[in-house]
Amino acid sequence: MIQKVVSPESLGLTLRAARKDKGLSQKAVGHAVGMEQHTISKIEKGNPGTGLGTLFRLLSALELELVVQPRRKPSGDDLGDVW
Amino acid sequence: MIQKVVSPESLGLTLRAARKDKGLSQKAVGHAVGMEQHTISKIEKGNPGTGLGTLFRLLSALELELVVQPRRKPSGDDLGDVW
DNA sequence: TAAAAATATATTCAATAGGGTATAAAATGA
DNA sequence: TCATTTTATACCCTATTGAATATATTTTTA
Repeated sequence: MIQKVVSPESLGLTLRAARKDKGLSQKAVGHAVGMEQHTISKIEKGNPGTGLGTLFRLLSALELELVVQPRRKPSGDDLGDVW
Repeated sequence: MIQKVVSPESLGLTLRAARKDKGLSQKAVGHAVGMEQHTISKIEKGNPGTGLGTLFRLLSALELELVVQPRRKPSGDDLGDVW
């Protein structure tokens, strides 16, 4: 499961999918890294104010990593959300 | 140029490298997306409080995208910084 | 090495995060 | 359908953002 993200919204959706993949609740992942359930909720809903520190804590809980790479030209099978 | 990032610090370093690659100043990238020079500086220095909205604006200015993927086991040539 | 450009740091301010806590609303299941 | 679990909201609070602006420091280059 690899997902390109270009906005807080698409990032939120990706994180939610990853969490569900692992069968975890927001409460579970949050508490695993000392965060409140409502914080996870806001992130997944695309809150643009979410801080990087908070993001990386969540990525850690979900055993995910981030890759920064040059933006490719959108190809046919991309799902939009590109700005 | 593809970079794994696992913390605000490593993200900052990656963004700085990408900016230099393009021969742009902090002022230039910042103003390209309506951000102050000092904000770019803080991001590159690894400020954990930087918001996602701010991050994505910068990524846009640098024509970069983010990929979320499962964390691989660290291999020999990784530079640490893994938590 | 002097000037210019780039980057880091500082201050004030309005806005908002995230913790703590509570509850409403929605989804899941027995 | 009722109870349980999960997710979304809300409030208060303290801390910190990022804009605006200014200046110090560092780096580049003529």
